[in-house]
Amino acid sequence: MSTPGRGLHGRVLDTLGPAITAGEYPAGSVLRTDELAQRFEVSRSVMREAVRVLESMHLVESRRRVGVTVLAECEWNVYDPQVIRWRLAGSERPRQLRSLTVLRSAVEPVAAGLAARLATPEQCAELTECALGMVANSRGHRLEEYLFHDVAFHRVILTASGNEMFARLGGVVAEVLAGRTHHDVMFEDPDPAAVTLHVQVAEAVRARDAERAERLTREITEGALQELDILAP
Amino acid sequence: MSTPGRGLHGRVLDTLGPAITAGEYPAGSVLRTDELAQRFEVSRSVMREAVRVLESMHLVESRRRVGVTVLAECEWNVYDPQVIRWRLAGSERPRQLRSLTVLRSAVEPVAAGLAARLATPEQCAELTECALGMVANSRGHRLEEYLFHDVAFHRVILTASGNEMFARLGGVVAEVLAGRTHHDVMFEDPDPAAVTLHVQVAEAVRARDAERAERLTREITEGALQELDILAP
DNA sequence: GTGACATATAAGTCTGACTTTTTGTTCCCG
DNA sequence: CGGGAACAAAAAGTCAGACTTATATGTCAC
Repeated sequence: MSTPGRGLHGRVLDTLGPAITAGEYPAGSVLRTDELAQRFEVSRSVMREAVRVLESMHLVESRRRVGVTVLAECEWNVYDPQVIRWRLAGSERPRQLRSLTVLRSAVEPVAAGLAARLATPEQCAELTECALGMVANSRGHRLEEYLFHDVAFHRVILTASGNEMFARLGGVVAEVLAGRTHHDVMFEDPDPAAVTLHVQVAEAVRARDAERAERLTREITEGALQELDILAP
Repeated sequence: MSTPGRGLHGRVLDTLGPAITAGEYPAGSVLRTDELAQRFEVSRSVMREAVRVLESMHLVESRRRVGVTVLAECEWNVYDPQVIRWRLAGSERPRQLRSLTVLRSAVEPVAAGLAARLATPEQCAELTECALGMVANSRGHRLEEYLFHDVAFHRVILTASGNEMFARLGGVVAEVLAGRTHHDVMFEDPDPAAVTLHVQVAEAVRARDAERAERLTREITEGALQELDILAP
């Protein structure tokens, strides 16, 4: 997905990033740039660029006379989309999915409330369109089409909130929803109750009813929490 | 703060990062690596490392035969602590502060609710200690001491939530609170009502009353929103 | 044991040559 | 006159080698 192979250093990252985020090198492990360069058969300059990127993600720290030290998980930039993707692809997937779903449960209701106040007429229209698309594909194992509209729906909500930080979570939510459809148990058609809630959120936003939009969205995200067996009120 | 001068490429970033995030180069502007290297009086290798880091933050995109293109604001990794710091230091400060405060208003109440369920006895103790520290320094222009305990309080809440993504926002909240104390209008002693709320949150967490902890924290964050004239319910 | 000093090590830096990709131009032919 | 293929130039990408610098660690005298 996104950007496969944007240069040699990117290839290195595609291997090293997932390895580190998967915990293959325990915190405190020390790597040497030269050794890594040999292992990946690239020049030191390329390897250094890769290390610099990992460093900017706070996955590693490079110190003179010591080497490249792998940092503890609590230091990582867990909001970096690249890091999120690496973790979603590895063995940490379930935990990452839980973290993200909890984050969603905090952010999306507030975003929906703001969207109800700030959404443009175009965004309102887009929203109802998405909701209708979800309804139309909610039966007959049209999972891909359903997912497409579901992702679009949440993206519009987050964008319409007018908050750049919320908007930036659109990609994350997309990956969570896609993950649920593709990897996890989702053989059956989506829950009709969830579909209805989306339609109602679209209505509430169009009606500028912030409180209602927030409450309904909270119901949606609480459903997502329950799917993952995360304790709810 | 944090890491001043971790190598030559870091110095370059200290100048180039703020410049880009401040909007000095409009989206679509094209820079050339060699020219930049000359301008900053560093070698191309160092400049390339800096560009790679900016690229990993999605601030720029490097393409052959074209150069280093500055990306649109909506592409930026606005959750990267470095990017946040750069923006808080520049002319985008007010907007960044608003975004972050809205994010806080979404995250912290949910985090407090989770903390009420999951906090360890040690964390509960720490929390009450912080709240008491806030009370003790809430009068007599002891702003720095008050800030210290305030930051610690919110950090404990976010950490005790058990969610790594929430925990990671501790630093961000710290910068927001520090910014409010140092830059903005905060000559008077803190609002007594806010102090009381913190004490009550600590009590609620200790009493494992998730709903109450969430509600009280929501009151705190709504106060923060009002301070910035962000429309509230 | 403590402090100063020496040493080895690995990252950091610079330079210059070469490769590769991409874009824009030119030129030929339909 | 238009479209497509060949060409040329530009900028990033890659590599190899030499050199610098910081620093952890070990050594020795006191």
